[in-house]
Amino acid sequence: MLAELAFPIPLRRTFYYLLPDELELAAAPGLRALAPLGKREAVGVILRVLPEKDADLSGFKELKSVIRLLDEEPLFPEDAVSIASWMSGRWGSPLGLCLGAFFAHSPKEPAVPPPPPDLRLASPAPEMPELAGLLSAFSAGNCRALLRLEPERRARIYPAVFKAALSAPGSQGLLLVPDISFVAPMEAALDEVFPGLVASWHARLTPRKRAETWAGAASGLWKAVVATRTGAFLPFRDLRLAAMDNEHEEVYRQEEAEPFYHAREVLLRRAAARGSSVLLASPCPSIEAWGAASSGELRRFDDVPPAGAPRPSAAVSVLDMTQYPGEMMARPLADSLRSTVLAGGQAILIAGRKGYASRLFCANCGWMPRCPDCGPGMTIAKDQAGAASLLCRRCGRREPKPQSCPSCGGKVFRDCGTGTQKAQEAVSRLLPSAKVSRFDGDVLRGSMKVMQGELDSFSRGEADVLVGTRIALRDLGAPRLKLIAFVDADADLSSADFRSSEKAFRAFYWAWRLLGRGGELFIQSREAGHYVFSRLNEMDYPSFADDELASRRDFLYPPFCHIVKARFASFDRGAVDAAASDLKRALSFLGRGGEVIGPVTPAGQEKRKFFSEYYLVKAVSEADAARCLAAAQALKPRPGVKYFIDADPQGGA
DNA sequence: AGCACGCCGACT
DNA sequence: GTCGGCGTGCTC
Repeated sequence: MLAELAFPIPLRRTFYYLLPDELELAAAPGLRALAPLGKREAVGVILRVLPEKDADLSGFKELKSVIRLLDEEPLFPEDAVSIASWMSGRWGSPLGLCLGAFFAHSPKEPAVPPPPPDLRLASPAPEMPELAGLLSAFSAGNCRALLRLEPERRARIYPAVFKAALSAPGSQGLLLVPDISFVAPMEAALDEVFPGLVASWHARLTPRKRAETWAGAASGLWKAVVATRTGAFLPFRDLRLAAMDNEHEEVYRQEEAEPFYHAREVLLRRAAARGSSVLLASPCPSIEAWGAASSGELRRFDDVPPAGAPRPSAAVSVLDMTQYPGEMMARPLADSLRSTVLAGGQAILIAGRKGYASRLFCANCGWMPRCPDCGPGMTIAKDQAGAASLLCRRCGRREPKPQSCPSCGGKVFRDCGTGTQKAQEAVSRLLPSAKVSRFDGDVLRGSMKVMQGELDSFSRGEADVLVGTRIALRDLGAPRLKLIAFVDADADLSSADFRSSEKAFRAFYWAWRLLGRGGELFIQSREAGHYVFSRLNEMDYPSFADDELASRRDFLYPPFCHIVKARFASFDRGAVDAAASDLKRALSFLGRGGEVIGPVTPAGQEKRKFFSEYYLVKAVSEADAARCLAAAQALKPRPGVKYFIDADPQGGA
């Protein structure tokens, strides 16, 4: 008999080995095996065991033998091999690396101790009358839910859900959190209901602690583990609840190094393979999760804070900037900002990101060009000859800059787009004596300390106004915060990212919460009619998410399609064109099952000598997307052309 | 990823 | 004349 092995190395191939007689019975898919590989020995995972006649052994110099097995039984009852092959097809990393994510932290020796008896089930479940429905759904088992949950309620809700879902002896739960700083507090919260039976997992664990968490998960010792992203690959003897906090967070996506994956999808896949319960939670869930709830794959729950709890109540104003031509700050904002600061309050101004292409508008009537194909606003870009033209960052459509306004015939255009520097100057003109801090990645780049210092100084109350980009809101305190303004909301909304509306709404929502009770939130836009703004008065995320989901359906974006991006770059224009036609030929099977957008020339790459263009493939099914990805990866390389093939490209472009 | 082979520069 | 740089190629 032979064993087919995959090794954790960046190789898109597997290897056949002879199974010695004494290992034949013990060998099975999912077990690790030590085998000679080149001039060394390496540990791989058995993909299958097969008779010699089923393998194509032509062209081998030598068939080597498996040395020994490292496991007696698979560490992953969910079947790591099938999940890893799905990952490999879904995000395009080699199967061996995908399996490596599961086994990377496994100890070198076989020992998986038997589980101790689960005797320490004590501690009463917290009383949560307001969540009786949610908790009884989880008590019943196999509940897959999406929960709208505010951050300050997490430490109360998660323990209750874990307690409800994990009543069976030996059952285990996993809570993924987006950031290492959330691990300890959530671990402490879960420890209340499972004293001594909760472990943590993150990149900064000491080797000893790491081994303990890993082994305790595998043995069934831990009732719950709180983990960052890589925890999605922890071995559990019996995972019954897979939970993800702040599921909308982008850090759950691994894109820096192979294997590429999204922890949310891996978690859902694992849970499905095992029939485990799932809890995705966020105050503003991803539209992907929202879509799953709306199609019935997930049950939706809303956490209702108990009566009497303080609720945010800042006043929200969307300011139509076409009414204030040429102004950086609309009158109502300027007035409020002045009176806020003079009264001793603090304010934050969020400017559009510096360095991003700006938008064009008619100085007379405020008309702005929109992409006729797919809707979003078009930005100004220089073409290869250096002339300004209009570019849709979503689909790549290019149009000449209009000579006159199609709406009013006006011939004077201005461009807008407010960087932090411009905003800071405006504040200083308005309030010459105010102390203004700036948090701006562009200006202060290279000095994280300086940036953090500016932010801390504002948080301590030493500055009156903070001018920054959206990231400035992330973890910010402000003792006397009374006003937040998005000076240039359009900058975010016109980006190539199909998630820009979702992210913008979330930022507005976060700002509104940050203001707490009272306070004012201003949002300046030249497209005040955009649907993102229509739900802001009540901060009605569900209605916004419904609208956004409908728009994703109309324009065929996730969750209604999967995107594969193929980018070609070369000094030789002809070679890029040839690669592109290779791609189109390879994708001809797609037919009506999807669409191909492109070629798109990335902005700012109009340098004469080097050509780069990309194509976006939208496939309606996951299987089609996997075929597209495989086809794109299998393109015969053209000399001198660099290929960048990407599943689910960040930002969709 | 390892690990080897292989062909050109500065050292004992 | 050797030590050693990392480019290229292979791993059942």
